[in-house]
Amino acid sequence: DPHSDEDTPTSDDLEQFAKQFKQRRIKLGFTQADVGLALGTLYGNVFSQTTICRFEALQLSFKNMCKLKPLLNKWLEEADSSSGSPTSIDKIAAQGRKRKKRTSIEVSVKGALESHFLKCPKPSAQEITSLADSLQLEKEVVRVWFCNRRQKEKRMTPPGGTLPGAEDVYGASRDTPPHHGVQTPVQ
DNA sequence: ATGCATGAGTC
DNA sequence: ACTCATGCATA
Repeated sequence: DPHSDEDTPTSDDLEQFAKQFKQRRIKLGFTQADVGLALGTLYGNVFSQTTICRFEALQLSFKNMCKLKPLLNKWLEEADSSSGSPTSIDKIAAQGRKRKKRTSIEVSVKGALESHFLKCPKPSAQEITSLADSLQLEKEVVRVWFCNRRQKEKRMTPPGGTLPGAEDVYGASRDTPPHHGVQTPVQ
């Protein structure tokens, strides 16, 4: 990379920013969807409610977080100091492709998939076929499930806690409860 | 908030 | 066929 002035934030930076961002966003009275749309009308990149949500929850890859941070930071500055800027609404033409109906996998089947994943995160095409057969699922569904499961493992906040062999060298807990001194005793 | 899905880019 | 960024649809 020829650029030496690239500002790569640390995981902590991202965590802090995400938290502040969410806080400000809510105080300013915007929804995640609002932000996603605003990013489009302001900078040309529209994002869905899903993406904003995942950003705030650190459920994206490190790289992805780094890419989105500047954008959201800009929006935050705008929204924070905007002295009455009119909100222009833009629309992008919808597409006509048919999307496959989301298949719902039963919990027991998910358990089976999960245990297989722990043994072998990257099953071969043939293994996928036989697994799909035994679970009575479409091969494609199983294949996609493994892809998504692998991707999940690469997020900043993976499901099982500490992830093996990623940029997690900080050894800290990712579950950081907001200690505000206000603790409601549950009696 | 999250599960399954798509599509572009890679290997 | 996989990874990666992303989102529709749904829990």
